[in-house]
Amino acid sequence: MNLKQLAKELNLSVSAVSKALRDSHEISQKTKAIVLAKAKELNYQVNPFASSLRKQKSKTIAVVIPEIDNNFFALAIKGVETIAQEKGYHVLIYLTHEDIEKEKSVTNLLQNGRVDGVMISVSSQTKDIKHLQNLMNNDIPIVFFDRVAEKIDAPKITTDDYQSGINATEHLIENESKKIAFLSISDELSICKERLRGYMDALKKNKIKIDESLIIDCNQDKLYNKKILTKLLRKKNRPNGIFASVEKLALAAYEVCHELDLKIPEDLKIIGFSNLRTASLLNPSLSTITQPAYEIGREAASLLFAMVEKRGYKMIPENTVIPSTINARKSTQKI
Amino acid sequence: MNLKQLAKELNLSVSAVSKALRDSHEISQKTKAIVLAKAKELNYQVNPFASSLRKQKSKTIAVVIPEIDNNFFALAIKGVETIAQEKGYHVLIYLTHEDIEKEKSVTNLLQNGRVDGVMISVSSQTKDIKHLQNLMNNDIPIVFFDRVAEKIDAPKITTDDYQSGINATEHLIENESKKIAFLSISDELSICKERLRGYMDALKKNKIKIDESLIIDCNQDKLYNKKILTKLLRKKNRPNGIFASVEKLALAAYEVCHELDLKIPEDLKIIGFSNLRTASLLNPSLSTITQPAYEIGREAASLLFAMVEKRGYKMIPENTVIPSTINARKSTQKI
DNA sequence: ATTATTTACGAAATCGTTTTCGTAAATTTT
DNA sequence: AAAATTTACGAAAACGATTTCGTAAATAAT
Repeated sequence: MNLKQLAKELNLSVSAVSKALRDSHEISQKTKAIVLAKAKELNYQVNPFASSLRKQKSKTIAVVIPEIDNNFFALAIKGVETIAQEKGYHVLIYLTHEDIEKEKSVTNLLQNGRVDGVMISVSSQTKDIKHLQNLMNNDIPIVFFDRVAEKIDAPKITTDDYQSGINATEHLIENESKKIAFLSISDELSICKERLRGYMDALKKNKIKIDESLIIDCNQDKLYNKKILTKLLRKKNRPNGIFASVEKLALAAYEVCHELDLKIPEDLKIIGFSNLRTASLLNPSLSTITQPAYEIGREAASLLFAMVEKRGYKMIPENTVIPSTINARKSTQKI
Repeated sequence: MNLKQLAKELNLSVSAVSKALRDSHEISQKTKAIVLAKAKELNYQVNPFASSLRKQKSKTIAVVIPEIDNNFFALAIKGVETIAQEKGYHVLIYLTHEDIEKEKSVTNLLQNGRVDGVMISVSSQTKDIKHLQNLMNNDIPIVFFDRVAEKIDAPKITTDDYQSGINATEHLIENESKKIAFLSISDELSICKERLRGYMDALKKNKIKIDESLIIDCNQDKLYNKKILTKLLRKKNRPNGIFASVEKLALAAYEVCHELDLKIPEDLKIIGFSNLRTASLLNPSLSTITQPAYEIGREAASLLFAMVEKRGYKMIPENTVIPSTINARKSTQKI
């Protein structure tokens, strides 16, 4: 069922029907009513490709993320999808698996107008940003969320990574853990750099000397991370606190502690960024910095739609910061 | 940059260029090489809407799921996305939030050819299936995964819910828990019904009388579930085992036990379907039936692509079953 | 050398909408 | 009542690719 057939049924021209369906003022109320009724009766639906081709709008956005089996991104997508459904947009998902090459090939794919805009949280390998700049140059609006490319002049939705870094670190200090290791997942990642900066400034403020050997470079390889953490925690002068910059590192630390029979929080206190629903059920319950993932997704999507619909009017790229909350639990309790 | 401009640059006709790019035998090798080179130089990309409009193919599939902040679905999507990327397909995500009305409106949207096929895991409210039948009638291939609509004649990818139900129940029995409550999330849901059937058959086989009052109807409301579980576990003749048909109910049971100071596994043993990465870190570690979520996603996607690309050849809708694994941990340990 | 076939390309129709422009008829203005 | 305007619609040109069909030229077959 297409416009032509519908028009024939109605003894009207294709253009009249099209206008009637789009509620144009050129068509009389009476005719509109007839057209609408017939369209409903015959279950007419506009062909999205014909429409997009003509209008040069796809009513679709892309969400590009490094991984999805991670409650933060899952919740962010939920936020995005909610707004998209409200606004009548469709959401394409692309996973980069933390791989810069995949990220490049995905962003390249998106140059052809398939989407009206892109939301992205960059991979941990993303240093070179030409592919992102290309998208912008192609006039495709971008919004960054969580993991941003600082150098690109586009809106960014994040949490207060720096302040949260301070808070987490000071929380450990207040609970009498002063030899604190910082577990980093990448030294390119905006979030990691900010959280680390917060960690360092909190130490400085509390007159604790920064020990470079306590800043641990982890990566995407779970086994490697556990190995390096095992090594760290077997030292006799091991830290008595751990600040994990991302969830998976907090969990790796837990696993290693279980394996080495280290007691949390007696031997070691742990706090980490995390959106785990099970944080309070862990053994022991895990103190977390919880990001407002859902809200970040919603906010980023709202902003992107605003940009898409006001294309031309260059928007001032603003950075939105939604604070995280700290949830103190057993894993950081004072003895 | 479009075909017309590219053709002009090359002093060739639009049709010749189009054919060259699609590697048609009608075009000489020499010309193809020239065209390809120029296309690359000018970064030509086909317009997806024009192409889809003409070819009546979108190279896009939809994944419709009830929720995403649940490791099972997150992993399934990861599987889908991996296959999609390999095959050059795009993935649209739609969340129904367990709401049949949203499910209907989404499937209705998908009738217009926007996607070549649909993967769906139905909502827990889905009883009426007309909207799904409509999609089929519209010649849009469907694959069900995990939560299927039994009555619809389309391929289904599931795990061995019935056998897993037996296994979980017998695992509890073997560990000397014989008064077992079954926590159901919906009595419409295929997975729930199968798991319950396994539970009942396992009880029968072990000569344990089925007590209807131990089959607990939970729902999507977390507070309601906790209330009903609290009531159950406060009874003096409370069960000494719980089989949670879905992850969130296992977690609700944990929370209630913590609140009521019931010791797991001493007072109560718990096993549940779950894809939690943190199952082994819980207090106590949770025995789980773990579904092969990633594989289910991959399998469902592969099947869907096969159907999409062989449209016309009606495929015999086959049911694929990928077994779950049981992971015995502390929460079901014999005392 | 003539005919038949293949090769390599171009013209034009097509996919289904949207939108611009043109124009009778109806209405309003003077 | 004539002129000006508004209303309500239709014809046709986009949007950008794909595909069918037609045809010169080149090659092969007889």
